[in-house]
Amino acid sequence: MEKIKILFLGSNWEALHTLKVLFEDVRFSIIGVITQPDKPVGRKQEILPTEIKLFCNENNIPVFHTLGDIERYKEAMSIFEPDVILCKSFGEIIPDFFLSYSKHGAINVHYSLLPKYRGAVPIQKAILDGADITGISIVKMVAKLDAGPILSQHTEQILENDTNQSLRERLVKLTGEILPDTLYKWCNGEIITTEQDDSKATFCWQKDIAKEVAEIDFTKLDSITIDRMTRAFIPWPVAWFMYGAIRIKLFAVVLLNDNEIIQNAKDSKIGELFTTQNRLFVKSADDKILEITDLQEEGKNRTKPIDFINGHKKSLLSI
RNA sequence: CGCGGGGUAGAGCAGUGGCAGCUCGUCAGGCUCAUAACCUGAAGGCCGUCGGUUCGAGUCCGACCCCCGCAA
Repeated sequence: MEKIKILFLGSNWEALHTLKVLFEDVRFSIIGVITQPDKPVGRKQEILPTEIKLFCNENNIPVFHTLGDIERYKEAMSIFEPDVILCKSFGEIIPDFFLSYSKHGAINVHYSLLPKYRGAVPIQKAILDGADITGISIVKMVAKLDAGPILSQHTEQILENDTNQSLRERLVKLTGEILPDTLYKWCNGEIITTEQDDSKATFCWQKDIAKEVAEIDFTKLDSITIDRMTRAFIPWPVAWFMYGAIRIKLFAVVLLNDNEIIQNAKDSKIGELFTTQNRLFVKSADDKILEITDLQEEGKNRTKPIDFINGHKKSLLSI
C-alpha cells in the first residue's frame, strides 16, 4: 500500500500538533512543510527557529518558505509532488493556482462550523458572541477564503468558563482524532462534499481581536460582555482596564450570584474596585457584581486577587 | 544599545542616610453555636550581585544579573 504524500502548510503550535499526528500515521508520508520564516521572538527579539522547523529538522522533513511570493509558490510546485496539500494555521494567503496542482487539491482545517465564522479568529468571535457550540470544519480550499465544500464537520460545546485557549486546545486535540481518517477517505474518493450556503456565512477578522478592543471600561460595558471578552482574549491580547494610572490585565472574572455580597455592595459605585472577605470585586455598567479572580498589574507578575489586595490595602475600598 | 516599571520574610507591598516594617499566609495557644471573624504569642531577612561615597547605606553613586509591562 503506497502512502499518501502530503505537503503540509502550517506555522504555529496548533499546526505542529496536527503535523505530528499526520507524521506518525503510517498511511501518510510528509514530503515537505511550507512554513513562515523564523521571526524575532520575545523581549530580546532574538531570532530563533520555529518549533515546526525544529521538528522538521529532527525528522528530516524538507522545509520551504514561500514568503507570500508568487514566484516561490511556483518554485515549490516544481520541488514537491504531493497527492494532497494540508493547510492548518499557515498564516499566508495562498495563490489560487497552488490550491489545485495536487491530485486531491488543498484541504484546510478551520475552527468553526462553516459557513459561520469564516476568517482569522473564529474561536474568539464565537466566545464573544456567546455561542454555545462551535466546531471543526475540514474543507477543500477554494479561491474564496474558507468558502470551499465541506468534507466533514464536528461540533464542540463551548463551556461556560471556556477561554479561547482552553477551547482551542480541545479543538486541536480533536483535530488529531478526526483529521487522519477524513483525509485518508478523501484521498480514496470516499467522501462526498457538501457545499456551503454562502447566504448564511458570517465573518471574523483579526482586527476584532486586538489590544485596542480589549479594553474594559466597567462603567460602559455590561457584565456578560466583560465575561465574554475576558475569556475570548486569552492568551492574547488579554482584557485590560485602567486602575488609576495603572493598566491591569484581567485574566478571569466570575459573575456573582452571592446574595450577601451583592447586598453589601449595593451602594458601591459602578467601575470602582472594592474588596471584602479577601476577595476582589467591581460593579459593571448593568449594576451587576463581578469578582476578579486572576489579574496582573503592568510591570508586575500575574497575581491572585489576595496579593493585589495586600499590595493596595490603603487605596482599595473595603466593605 | 527600542521605551518604561521593578527586585526588602513563604506571598503582596511600605521604608525621609541613623533599631528591618505593614497586610496576608504559616506555626502555637485562646475565644466563639459559628466564620475567609476576633484576641494573644512565635517563627521566618545576604534588603538581587559586586564595587564606591560615608562615622554609618535598604536608602546616595557606578557596573552587572534577573523579572515584568509596552513595542515588535
